[in-house]
Amino acid sequence: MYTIKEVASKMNISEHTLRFWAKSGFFPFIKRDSNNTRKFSENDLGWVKIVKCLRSVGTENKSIKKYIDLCIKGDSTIKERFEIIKSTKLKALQQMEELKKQLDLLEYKENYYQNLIKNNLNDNWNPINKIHESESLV
Amino acid sequence: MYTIKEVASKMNISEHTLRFWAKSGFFPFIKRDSNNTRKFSENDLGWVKIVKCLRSVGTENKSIKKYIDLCIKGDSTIKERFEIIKSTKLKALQQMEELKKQLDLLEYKENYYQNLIKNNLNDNWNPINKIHESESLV
DNA sequence: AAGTTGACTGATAGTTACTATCAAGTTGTA
DNA sequence: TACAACTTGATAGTAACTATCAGTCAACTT
Repeated sequence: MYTIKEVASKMNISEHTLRFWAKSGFFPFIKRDSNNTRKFSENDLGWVKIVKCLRSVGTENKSIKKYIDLCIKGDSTIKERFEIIKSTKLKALQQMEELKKQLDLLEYKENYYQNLIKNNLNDNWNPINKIHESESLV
Repeated sequence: MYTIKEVASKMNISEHTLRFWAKSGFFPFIKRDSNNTRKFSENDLGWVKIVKCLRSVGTENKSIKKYIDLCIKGDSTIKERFEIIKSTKLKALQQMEELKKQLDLLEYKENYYQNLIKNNLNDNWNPINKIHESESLV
């Protein structure tokens, strides 16, 4: 059993966010001790993990709640949950592609600047006009 | 020269966001026509591209503005810009790793559900307790 | 010529998902 | 007994959009 602080550091999520998620109904099974303190079980960590996963690929909280509710509803919703996971995976793959593109651009930029530095460019030009050119990336 | 609408569809960014970014000072070189309408040049598209890139890897708008201002300031800031791009690239690589992990989890989940469906599981159990178990992922 | 359509404008309000601040309660140690 | 270190919920604030609105202007239609 873990306190919210332990879960926060274990999962690299802020305590604030965990409380916010808890209040949003994302962790319906968490028990409290006699002091009303949340005690996360190993299973609860699983829930935190899937919520973190959905969140990190951009699923909005409303949809996460829906997924959680489907889970609670039981096996009759398995197919629906399967579809959600499939489309989420697709979305994540698209994000991966997008991220790769952005990484390419950053790499291009990195080389571009490195080259400027290496060749010790002197910079006596009008910033407004010239940067405009030199920064062109299209 | 492109209207904001054309840029929006070309770059897959909403007109709203483009105006918001423009107001934030991200595109300092955009010209207006006689009707006060923004006309994006090819170069301006380059700026949109780098802003989109920085934004999509989580750079906050305040920092993007700083980068833009460094660009405007000229070559004396090249080293600083180089460092920004380098650390942004690093951040993007970390995001890539994180995304891969989340994809693994989604794949696990996908298989898990597929298996349940394939084996035509009957589901006469208490949802609260049993899902709790079956969903465990840790 | 008058009217309608469509694209643009800035201003302002609303939304999402945190994120920070606060006062208050409990427990362990000096 | 005091105080430090945790927890709690409530509330306010923030970032970055996102939507709505009223208004301008040009081009086309009737």
